[in-house]
Amino acid sequence: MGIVQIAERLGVSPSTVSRALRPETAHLVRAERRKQILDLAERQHFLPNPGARMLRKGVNAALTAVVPLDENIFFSEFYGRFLAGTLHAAAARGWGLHISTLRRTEAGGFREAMQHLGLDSSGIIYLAEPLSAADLAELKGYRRPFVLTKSTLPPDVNVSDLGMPVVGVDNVGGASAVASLLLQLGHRLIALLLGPAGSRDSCERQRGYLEVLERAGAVPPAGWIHEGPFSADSGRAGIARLLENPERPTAICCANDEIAFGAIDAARVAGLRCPEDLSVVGFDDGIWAAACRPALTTVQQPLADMAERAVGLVVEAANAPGRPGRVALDDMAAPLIIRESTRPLTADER
Amino acid sequence: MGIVQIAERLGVSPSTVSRALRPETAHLVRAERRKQILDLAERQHFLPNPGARMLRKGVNAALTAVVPLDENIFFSEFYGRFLAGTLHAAAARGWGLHISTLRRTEAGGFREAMQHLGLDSSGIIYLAEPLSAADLAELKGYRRPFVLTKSTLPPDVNVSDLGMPVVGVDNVGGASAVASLLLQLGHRLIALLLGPAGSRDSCERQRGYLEVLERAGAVPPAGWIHEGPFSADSGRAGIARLLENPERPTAICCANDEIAFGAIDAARVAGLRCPEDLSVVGFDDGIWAAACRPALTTVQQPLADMAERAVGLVVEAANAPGRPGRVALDDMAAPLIIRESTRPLTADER
DNA sequence: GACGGTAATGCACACGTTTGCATTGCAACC
DNA sequence: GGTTGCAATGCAAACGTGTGCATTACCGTC
Repeated sequence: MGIVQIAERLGVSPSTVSRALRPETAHLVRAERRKQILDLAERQHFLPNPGARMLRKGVNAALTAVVPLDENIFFSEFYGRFLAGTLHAAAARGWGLHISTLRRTEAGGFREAMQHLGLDSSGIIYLAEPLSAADLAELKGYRRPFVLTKSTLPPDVNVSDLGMPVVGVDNVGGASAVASLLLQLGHRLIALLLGPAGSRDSCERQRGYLEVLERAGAVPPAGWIHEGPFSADSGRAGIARLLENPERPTAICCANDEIAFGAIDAARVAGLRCPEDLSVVGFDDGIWAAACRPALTTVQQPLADMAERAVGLVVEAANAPGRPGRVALDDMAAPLIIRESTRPLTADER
Repeated sequence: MGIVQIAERLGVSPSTVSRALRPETAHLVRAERRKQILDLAERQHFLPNPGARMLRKGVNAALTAVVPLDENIFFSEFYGRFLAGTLHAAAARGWGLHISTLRRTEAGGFREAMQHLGLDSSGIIYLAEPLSAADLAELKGYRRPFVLTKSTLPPDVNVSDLGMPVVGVDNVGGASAVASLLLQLGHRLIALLLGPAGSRDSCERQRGYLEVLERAGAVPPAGWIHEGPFSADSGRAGIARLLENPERPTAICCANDEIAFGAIDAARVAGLRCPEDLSVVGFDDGIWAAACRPALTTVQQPLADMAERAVGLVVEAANAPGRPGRVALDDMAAPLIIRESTRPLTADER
């Protein structure tokens, strides 16, 4: 039931119906007839065809966030917070948010997949599966407004060669601050529970830890550096590995909060209390970091700021289609949040 | 820059350009020409006009989820799981997902706000702020494919009068199972920590608890029924209230997991261990219910199933525009998950 | 009664894409 | 060489709404 049907039923032209239904033009229609039209429209539950209205008005203020096809993405700190930030940043600009998963076909290649992605939006923020160097090569010269998150890049890629804007967290700075804190608290026996080897976040955090520890001459022995997924179980496994060793660290840097939770839990099961026997630091400052006991000392990821920046870059690029896109790495400062899971060593413990 | 401009530049017809750009019809275009077209399209930042496409196709394979404008929605069990389920159910059908917040203007009313919502999608799943009876009246006869979640309804609204499909959880059944379990374990002194009075979920769960307890003659005294927000702090407040009483319950039904966490925490602070001194049951079975200590006995919300059903209803309605929409209340079974936070009373405790 | 002015409405086109049908060109076959 | 078949492309008509311009009807004025 569109305006034409309504017009037919009343023996008037669609123009009149259109004018009567839109508040801005309603004064052009004779009051009596207008009432007639509005009544029928209401009775027939008239709803303007969104496609037609959209075509006429020519807007599509919307951007697409590409996320991985994972059951629990909305619970991960990263996606949950980032997407919430994206939603807000977009809404603040009057833009809509589309969420899309990327299905890569073997045949088509990455570029091909991107071509058909988010066609009804004006820009793309990519936060899905990590990209290979080959993917990035294919992506070179992709002209639509496009922003990557740094976490999706391989560890060895130089961002400034990439030709597209990247938003990320200053992992090195955050991790350095963690190591500095532990040294300052008197710790020198420090273990690292890292994320997966291929993760850029984990590598950068490792670099941050090690740079500071090296300068202080407190480099962890090989058996004290554990790699694994970003999960609590990985933290438990790390603790198990550490306890095989005769000597025990007094502090542990974890590449994210979940690893830290797992480590604290496994340590407790093994009879080690946190922070009395073991200081533990996380990374991310998720919602549970402040809520759990002991509250976790960790590094805060400014994900809302990242999302805001990412949306800003997309909108900017969409509004200036000709101009070559900005090619910047925006690393957001990641402040250290000190809570209860770390403690200074006493003089005779040092 | 539309397909006509591209067609002009290459000296071909818009039809050919259209065919080359759409994967389904791309095989109709000579490979060489197709490459030419794709290249130029990309160079010129071509974006298909979604309005035109939609107008032409009738439907857009995308649906809009309306969520509240809340910072942490993605972390709440409800929204996080439901949205992830929605994303999957949509992707499985080749549909896209748009996420939108609803800004209600004082002047416009609810219907007005809905009009301008999700215009570029073919259906709407509403999971945002609870609706008043007046809102629902305004919504009556809204013709676009539309599904509500039961949680957004006022407690006293009869779903079958509503005229639109509603998906929800069988709160009464789940709560009954909780009360039955506690009775079976020998508990008769049972307190209730409910959610906010205006929440339909909380009311239905209360009804489920009380129906069973009444039948068993174990109705809690007034001082043992506490209402508050769905938060851990509310659980703590509830415990504080309970402890003012001379007599103490042996078991507590909580209207969601967070209340239960707060209750367990506050009880522990007060020297009461769970489950030794106090059995506690939650509702929702969030990710932390199994992970925390003691692992929480709780009721599982089949949110992924709900999302699947909601998407199915929207897609069905979108594909059959003429037919009057289904007006069903789909209450999904909510199974009870027994873990460590409940224990049977011994013979002499009863 | 002719003229001008205004209110109300109709007409026709535009918006950009998709698609059924027609057309062209070319090769293969009898 | 005419016919058939197929591949590639063009033509034109839709989709439903909004709006500039034209038209009609009516009223008041000289």
